[in-house]
Amino acid sequence: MPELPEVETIRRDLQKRVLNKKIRRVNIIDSVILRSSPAEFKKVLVGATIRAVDRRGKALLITLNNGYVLAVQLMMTGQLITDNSIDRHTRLEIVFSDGNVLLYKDQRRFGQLRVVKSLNEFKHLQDLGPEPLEKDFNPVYIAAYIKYRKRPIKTLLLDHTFVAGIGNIYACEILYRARISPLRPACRISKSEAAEIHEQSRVVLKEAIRHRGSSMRNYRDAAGKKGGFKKLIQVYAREGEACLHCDGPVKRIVQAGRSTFYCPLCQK
DNA sequence: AGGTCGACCTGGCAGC
DNA sequence: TGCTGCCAGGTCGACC
Repeated sequence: MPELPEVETIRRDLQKRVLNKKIRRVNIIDSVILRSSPAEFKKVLVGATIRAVDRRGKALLITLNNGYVLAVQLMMTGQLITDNSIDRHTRLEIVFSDGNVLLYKDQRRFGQLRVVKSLNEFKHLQDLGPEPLEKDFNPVYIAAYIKYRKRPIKTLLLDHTFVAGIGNIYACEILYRARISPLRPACRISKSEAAEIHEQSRVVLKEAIRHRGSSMRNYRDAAGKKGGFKKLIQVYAREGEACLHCDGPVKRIVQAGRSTFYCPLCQK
Protein backbone atom coordinates (compact mmCIF):
# COMPACT_ATOMS: atom_id res chain seq x y z
CA MET A 1 0.00 0.00 0.00
CA PRO A 2 1.70 3.10 1.15
CA GLU A 3 4.97 4.50 -0.07
CA LEU A 4 6.99 7.27 1.52
CA PRO A 5 4.50 10.14 1.00
CA GLU A 6 1.62 8.15 2.45
CA VAL A 7 3.64 6.98 5.46
CA GLU A 8 4.91 10.52 6.01
CA THR A 9 1.33 11.81 5.95
CA ILE A 10 0.30 9.24 8.55
CA ARG A 11 3.36 10.13 10.64
CA ARG A 12 2.41 13.81 10.70
CA ASP A 13 -1.18 12.99 11.58
CA LEU A 14 -0.12 10.69 14.41
CA GLN A 15 2.25 13.30 15.74
CA LYS A 16 -0.71 15.64 16.13
CA ARG A 17 -3.06 13.03 17.51
CA VAL A 18 -1.21 10.61 19.78
CA LEU A 19 1.95 12.37 20.98
CA ASN A 20 2.26 12.37 24.78
CA LYS A 21 -0.72 10.10 25.15
CA LYS A 22 -0.50 7.28 27.68
CA ILE A 23 -1.55 3.78 26.64
CA ARG A 24 -4.11 2.33 28.99
CA ARG A 25 -5.08 -0.86 27.18
CA VAL A 26 -4.00 -2.96 24.18
CA ASN A 27 -6.41 -5.32 22.49
CA ILE A 28 -4.72 -7.79 20.13
CA ILE A 29 -7.45 -8.96 17.79
CA ASP A 30 -5.23 -10.81 15.29
CA SER A 31 -1.71 -11.67 16.42
CA VAL A 32 -0.60 -12.65 12.89
CA ILE A 33 0.59 -9.07 12.38
CA LEU A 34 2.87 -9.16 15.44
CA ARG A 35 6.58 -9.85 15.17
CA SER A 36 7.01 -9.71 18.93
CA SER A 37 5.25 -12.14 21.26
CA PRO A 38 1.78 -10.90 22.24
CA ALA A 39 2.83 -11.00 25.90
CA GLU A 40 5.92 -8.84 25.34
CA PHE A 41 4.01 -6.54 23.02
CA LYS A 42 1.38 -5.82 25.66
CA LYS A 43 3.89 -5.59 28.47
CA VAL A 44 5.91 -2.94 26.62
CA LEU A 45 2.94 -0.86 25.45
CA VAL A 46 0.54 -0.81 28.39
CA GLY A 47 1.35 2.08 30.69
CA ALA A 48 3.83 3.65 28.25
CA THR A 49 3.57 7.18 26.88
CA ILE A 50 4.28 8.07 23.24
CA ARG A 51 7.22 10.43 23.02
CA ALA A 52 7.94 10.63 19.27
CA VAL A 53 6.63 9.49 15.91
CA ASP A 54 9.36 9.14 13.27
CA ARG A 55 9.66 7.56 9.86
CA ARG A 56 12.47 5.72 8.11
CA GLY A 57 11.69 4.65 4.55
CA LYS A 58 8.20 3.18 4.75
CA ALA A 59 8.51 2.21 8.42
CA LEU A 60 6.90 4.18 11.24
CA LEU A 61 8.90 4.35 14.46
CA ILE A 62 6.90 5.21 17.56
CA THR A 63 9.19 5.93 20.50
CA LEU A 64 7.89 5.29 24.01
CA ASN A 65 8.96 6.83 27.29
CA ASN A 66 10.23 3.44 28.51
CA GLY A 67 12.93 3.41 25.82
CA TYR A 68 11.21 0.91 23.55
CA VAL A 69 10.18 1.65 19.97
CA LEU A 70 7.01 0.37 18.33
CA ALA A 71 7.95 -0.24 14.69
CA VAL A 72 5.12 -0.46 12.17
CA GLN A 73 5.39 -1.60 8.58
CA LEU A 74 2.06 -1.10 6.83
CA MET A 75 3.10 -3.12 3.77
CA MET A 76 0.33 -3.20 1.16
CA THR A 77 -2.90 -2.63 3.05
CA GLY A 78 -2.06 -1.55 6.60
CA GLN A 79 -3.75 1.52 8.09
CA LEU A 80 -3.33 3.38 11.37
CA ILE A 81 -6.58 5.12 12.17
CA THR A 82 -7.26 7.38 15.15
CA ASP A 83 -10.89 6.63 15.73
CA ASN A 84 -12.95 3.75 17.06
CA SER A 85 -14.34 2.52 13.75
CA ILE A 86 -13.60 -1.14 14.50
CA ASP A 87 -14.44 -3.41 11.58
CA ARG A 88 -13.52 -6.91 10.42
CA HIS A 89 -10.08 -5.74 9.21
CA THR A 90 -9.10 -4.28 12.57
CA ARG A 91 -6.16 -6.31 13.91
CA LEU A 92 -5.16 -4.22 16.92
CA GLU A 93 -6.76 -1.66 19.19
CA ILE A 94 -4.78 0.73 21.39
CA VAL A 95 -6.79 2.69 23.94
CA PHE A 96 -5.26 5.77 25.56
CA SER A 97 -5.88 7.00 29.09
CA ASP A 98 -7.87 9.95 27.73
CA GLY A 99 -10.24 7.53 26.00
CA ASN A 100 -8.94 8.11 22.47
CA VAL A 101 -8.25 5.07 20.31
CA LEU A 102 -5.65 4.09 17.71
CA LEU A 103 -6.57 1.17 15.43
CA TYR A 104 -4.37 -0.92 13.19
CA LYS A 105 -6.37 -2.20 10.23
CA ASP A 106 -5.01 -4.46 7.52
CA GLN A 107 -7.10 -6.22 4.90
CA ARG A 108 -4.37 -8.57 3.70
CA ARG A 109 -2.54 -9.03 7.02
CA PHE A 110 0.87 -8.44 5.40
CA GLY A 111 1.78 -5.66 7.82
CA GLN A 112 4.24 -6.18 10.66
CA LEU A 113 4.33 -4.60 14.11
CA ARG A 114 7.11 -5.17 16.61
CA VAL A 115 8.49 -3.64 19.78
CA VAL A 116 12.26 -3.29 20.03
CA LYS A 117 14.56 -2.04 22.77
CA SER A 118 17.08 -0.83 20.22
CA LEU A 119 16.60 -0.08 16.53
CA ASN A 120 19.54 -2.44 15.89
CA GLU A 121 17.12 -5.28 16.58
CA PHE A 122 15.09 -4.23 13.54
CA LYS A 123 17.21 -5.62 10.73
CA HIS A 124 15.18 -3.99 7.98
CA LEU A 125 16.45 -0.58 9.08
CA GLN A 126 20.10 -1.58 8.89
CA ASP A 127 19.74 -2.38 5.20
CA LEU A 128 18.02 0.86 4.18
CA GLY A 129 19.70 3.31 1.83
CA PRO A 130 19.41 7.09 2.17
CA GLU A 131 16.14 8.96 2.51
CA PRO A 132 15.28 10.37 -0.94
CA LEU A 133 14.57 13.86 0.45
CA GLU A 134 17.75 14.07 2.53
CA LYS A 135 21.15 15.40 1.49
CA ASP A 136 22.88 12.02 1.28
CA PHE A 137 20.64 11.11 -1.65
CA ASN A 138 22.17 13.34 -4.32
CA PRO A 139 23.38 13.19 -7.95
CA VAL A 140 26.93 12.23 -6.93
CA TYR A 141 25.67 9.34 -4.77
CA ILE A 142 23.35 8.16 -7.53
CA ALA A 143 26.01 8.34 -10.26
CA ALA A 144 28.52 6.44 -8.12
CA TYR A 145 25.98 3.76 -7.16
CA ILE A 146 24.76 3.03 -10.66
CA LYS A 147 28.13 3.17 -12.39
CA TYR A 148 28.73 -0.59 -12.64
CA ARG A 149 25.19 -1.88 -12.15
CA LYS A 150 23.54 -3.43 -15.16
CA ARG A 151 20.07 -3.95 -13.70
CA PRO A 152 17.18 -1.86 -15.06
CA ILE A 153 16.85 1.54 -13.41
CA LYS A 154 13.24 0.83 -12.42
CA THR A 155 14.10 -2.16 -10.27
CA LEU A 156 16.99 -0.21 -8.76
CA LEU A 157 14.64 2.60 -7.68
CA LEU A 158 12.51 -0.05 -5.94
CA ASP A 159 15.54 -1.45 -4.12
CA HIS A 160 15.46 0.02 -0.62
CA THR A 161 19.20 -0.57 -0.16
CA PHE A 162 19.75 2.02 -2.90
CA VAL A 163 17.13 4.51 -1.72
CA ALA A 164 14.48 4.13 0.99
CA GLY A 165 10.76 4.62 0.61
CA ILE A 166 10.21 4.69 -3.15
CA GLY A 167 7.63 2.11 -4.23
CA ASN A 168 6.04 1.05 -7.46
CA ILE A 169 3.85 4.09 -8.12
CA TYR A 170 6.50 6.70 -7.49
CA ALA A 171 9.26 4.77 -9.28
CA CYS A 172 7.08 4.87 -12.41
CA GLU A 173 6.22 8.56 -11.95
CA ILE A 174 9.83 9.61 -11.34
CA LEU A 175 11.12 7.89 -14.48
CA TYR A 176 8.24 9.23 -16.55
CA ARG A 177 8.97 12.79 -15.50
CA ALA A 178 12.71 12.27 -16.00
CA ARG A 179 11.95 10.87 -19.50
CA ILE A 180 14.09 7.80 -18.85
CA SER A 181 13.04 4.28 -19.86
CA PRO A 182 12.46 1.92 -16.93
CA LEU A 183 14.29 -0.73 -18.95
CA ARG A 184 17.54 1.22 -19.24
CA PRO A 185 20.49 -0.49 -17.54
CA ALA A 186 21.50 1.70 -14.60
CA CYS A 187 25.11 1.90 -15.79
CA ARG A 188 23.97 3.50 -19.02
CA ILE A 189 22.52 6.53 -17.30
CA SER A 190 24.57 9.71 -17.69
CA LYS A 191 25.52 12.08 -14.90
CA SER A 192 23.00 14.66 -16.08
CA GLU A 193 20.29 12.01 -16.19
CA ALA A 194 21.25 10.91 -12.66
CA ALA A 195 20.77 14.53 -11.62
CA GLU A 196 17.37 14.50 -13.33
CA ILE A 197 16.32 11.36 -11.46
CA HIS A 198 17.35 13.08 -8.25
CA GLU A 199 15.44 16.23 -9.12
CA GLN A 200 12.26 14.44 -10.20
CA SER A 201 12.37 12.22 -7.10
CA ARG A 202 12.24 15.34 -4.97
CA VAL A 203 9.54 16.98 -7.08
CA VAL A 204 7.25 13.94 -7.15
CA LEU A 205 7.63 12.94 -3.50
CA LYS A 206 7.25 16.48 -2.17
CA GLU A 207 4.20 17.07 -4.35
CA ALA A 208 2.68 13.81 -3.14
CA ILE A 209 3.29 14.72 0.51
CA ARG A 210 1.71 18.12 -0.08
CA HIS A 211 -1.40 16.34 -1.39
CA ARG A 212 -1.37 13.86 1.53
CA GLY A 213 -0.43 10.84 -0.56
CA SER A 214 -2.06 8.80 -3.30
CA SER A 215 -5.39 7.07 -3.05
CA MET A 216 -5.07 3.79 -4.84
CA ARG A 217 -7.45 1.28 -3.31
CA ASN A 218 -6.70 0.93 0.37
CA TYR A 219 -4.65 3.96 1.37
CA ARG A 220 -6.10 6.12 4.16
CA ASP A 221 -4.51 8.74 6.37
CA ALA A 222 -4.77 8.59 10.14
CA ALA A 223 -8.20 10.23 10.01
CA GLY A 224 -9.37 7.52 7.63
CA LYS A 225 -9.46 9.89 4.64
CA LYS A 226 -8.15 9.29 1.12
CA GLY A 227 -5.12 11.15 -0.24
CA GLY A 228 -5.34 13.68 -3.03
CA PHE A 229 -2.36 12.78 -5.23
CA LYS A 230 -4.13 10.31 -7.45
CA LYS A 231 -5.33 12.95 -9.84
CA LEU A 232 -1.75 14.14 -10.23
CA ILE A 233 -0.43 10.73 -11.22
CA GLN A 234 0.69 10.96 -14.83
CA VAL A 235 1.51 7.42 -15.90
CA TYR A 236 0.83 4.78 -13.20
CA ALA A 237 -2.11 2.47 -13.99
CA ARG A 238 -2.84 4.32 -17.25
CA GLU A 239 -2.16 1.43 -19.63
CA GLY A 240 -3.53 2.16 -23.10
CA GLU A 241 -4.39 5.77 -22.25
CA ALA A 242 -2.74 8.71 -24.00
CA CYS A 243 0.66 9.93 -22.84
CA LEU A 244 0.29 13.48 -21.55
CA HIS A 245 3.28 14.60 -23.61
CA CYS A 246 3.07 12.83 -26.97
CA ASP A 247 -0.44 11.37 -27.00
CA GLY A 248 0.96 7.88 -27.66
CA PRO A 249 -0.34 4.91 -25.64
CA VAL A 250 1.02 4.25 -22.16
CA LYS A 251 2.48 0.75 -22.01
CA ARG A 252 2.44 -1.79 -19.17
CA ILE A 253 5.26 -4.27 -18.77
CA VAL A 254 6.34 -6.55 -15.92
CA GLN A 255 9.74 -6.12 -14.28
CA ALA A 256 10.81 -8.28 -11.35
CA GLY A 257 7.20 -9.39 -11.03
CA ARG A 258 5.82 -5.86 -10.69
CA SER A 259 3.87 -3.75 -13.17
CA THR A 260 5.74 -0.92 -14.80
CA PHE A 261 3.89 1.82 -16.69
CA TYR A 262 5.76 4.07 -19.13
CA CYS A 263 5.66 5.82 -22.49
CA PRO A 264 7.96 4.05 -24.96
CA LEU A 265 8.02 7.16 -27.17
CA CYS A 266 8.95 9.71 -24.50
CA GLN A 267 11.11 7.59 -22.22
CA LYS A 268 14.40 6.58 -23.80
C1' DA B 1 26.02 -9.70 -7.14
C1' DG B 2 21.95 -9.82 -9.76
C1' DG B 3 17.94 -11.66 -11.22
C1' DT B 4 13.52 -14.17 -10.68
C1' DC B 5 10.11 -16.47 -8.28
C1' DG B 6 7.07 -17.82 -4.65
C1' DA B 7 5.30 -16.93 -0.20
C1' DC B 8 2.78 -14.17 2.95
C1' DC B 9 -3.01 -12.89 2.58
C1' DT B 10 -7.67 -10.87 1.20
C1' DG B 11 -10.77 -8.96 -1.90
C1' DG B 12 -12.25 -6.30 -6.10
C1' DC B 13 -13.12 -6.74 -10.75
C1' DA B 14 -13.53 -8.56 -15.55
C1' DG B 15 -14.96 -12.16 -18.32
C1' DC B 16 -17.55 -16.10 -19.23
C1' DT C 1 -25.58 -15.40 -9.88
C1' DG C 2 -21.49 -17.59 -9.58
C1' DC C 3 -17.33 -19.35 -11.02
C1' DT C 4 -12.29 -18.52 -12.49
C1' DG C 5 -8.37 -15.96 -13.09
C1' DC C 6 -5.90 -11.82 -12.62
C1' DC C 7 -4.44 -7.94 -10.16
C1' DA C 8 -2.93 -5.04 -6.10
C1' DG C 9 1.03 0.32 -2.97
C1' DG C 10 5.86 -4.41 0.25
C1' DT C 11 9.36 -7.46 1.85
C1' DC C 12 11.88 -11.69 2.57
C1' DG C 13 14.17 -15.89 1.56
C1' DA C 14 15.26 -19.61 -1.74
C1' DC C 15 17.35 -20.52 -5.80
C1' DC C 16 19.97 -20.03 -10.34
